[in-house]
Amino acid sequence: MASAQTSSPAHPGPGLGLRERKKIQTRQAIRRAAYRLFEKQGYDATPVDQIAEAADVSPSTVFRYFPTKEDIVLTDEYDPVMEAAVRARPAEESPVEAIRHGVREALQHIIDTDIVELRQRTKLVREVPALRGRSAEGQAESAVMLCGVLAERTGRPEDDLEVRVVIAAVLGAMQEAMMHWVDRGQTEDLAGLIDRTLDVLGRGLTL
Amino acid sequence: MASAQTSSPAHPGPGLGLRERKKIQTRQAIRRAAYRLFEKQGYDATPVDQIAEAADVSPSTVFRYFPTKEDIVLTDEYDPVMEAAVRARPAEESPVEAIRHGVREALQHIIDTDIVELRQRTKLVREVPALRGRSAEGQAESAVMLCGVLAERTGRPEDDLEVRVVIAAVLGAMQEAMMHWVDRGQTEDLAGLIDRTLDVLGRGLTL
DNA sequence: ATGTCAAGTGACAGTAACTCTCAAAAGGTG
DNA sequence: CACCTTTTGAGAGTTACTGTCACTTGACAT
Repeated sequence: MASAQTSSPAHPGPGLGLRERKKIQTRQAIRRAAYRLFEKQGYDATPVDQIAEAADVSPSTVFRYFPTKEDIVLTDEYDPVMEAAVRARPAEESPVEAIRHGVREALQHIIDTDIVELRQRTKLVREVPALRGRSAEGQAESAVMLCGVLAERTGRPEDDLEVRVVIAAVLGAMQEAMMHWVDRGQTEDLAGLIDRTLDVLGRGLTL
Repeated sequence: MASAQTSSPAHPGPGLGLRERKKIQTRQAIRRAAYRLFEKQGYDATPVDQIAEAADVSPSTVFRYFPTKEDIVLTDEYDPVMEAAVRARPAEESPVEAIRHGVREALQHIIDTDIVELRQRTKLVREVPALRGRSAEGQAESAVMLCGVLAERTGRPEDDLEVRVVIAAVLGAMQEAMMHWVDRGQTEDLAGLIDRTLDVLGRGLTL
């Protein structure tokens, strides 16, 4: 029971005020409680009220942090990471390769830092229809972002049909790799699977 | 006002009993009422109760015909058409080409018979997030079906990663073509757009 | 025709995911 | 310590659904 946060009110340790720290704590508490309950009794069988109780906050607060129950599972910050990684690729690289490498790097980063959550989340997405649908929505947002990047690199317009198809194919392939991964108990090498799927695209869908 | 359905109770005209005919009528009535209201005041702003009232049935009945509000828009019978079309392709044809042609034929058939509904539906799917998500779900079902067909043709297992990627890419490309189509006011040639997207895939995502 | 059975319908009650509003509590600041 | 802003919880309301049950209405045999 040693005091973690002591009296000194002058400067909050990590540059964040108490308020901000509490927000992060609450967010985590809700998430953790939710994941634990989902694990134990399933997503659909877990009402938000119960999550609130387990996280020791009011239901209103849960909805303040996560606009929908689905968001408790799906909210992430991967897009900026991916965008940065793709933009950081050398300009000489072909656009498709840039995306390929950028996306792979971003995923590798996630694997290295967040593998536990990635596993739980991917499993839930695979199993719960409502989450699958919502996840596709999120993917569409990533697609818009990547279309922007690819459009810049190629000088094509953002809403160019071909650009969109390239992005949709790449993201779809990655998604398939992830689903395959959970189907096999998340034992295989995810990055390797992703390479296999992207190879199929590079070969023009040859089998 | 010549009597359409007269007394003869022996054999119902089109092979369907009165019961079946009424069911179809009710289904159509609900759908039409819904589309009309969605058009006028938007999807989210239209409660199911109002649709029920407009279609002159009880809310319970609406849910009996369509398990969710989204299904009123999204329920279709395209999958069997697509499956049949793909299976009908000659065995010598490369699997990817078979899917390409089958899917295109199916779509052409839909365009020829149902273009009005296709337009309304696609527009709604584009605009309403809830429908986008649910539609992606439906696409996943089509994907499972097509994976089965492609697996048969290639002798690969149904859950083969490469097979899944091929299907995901093709369906994703078609989806992009459709979205592009509505974005441009549904004036361009849809089949032509689809060809362009599938060409991108065949070229290995070359731009 | 008519009685019987099965299918379809509507009224009603209940659950759960949100949404909105407002007052109390807690953090930040001079 | 007093003041102001942000965050929280309580409560009421909406809407998409689910389940039950009694009632109606086609179907079909007699």
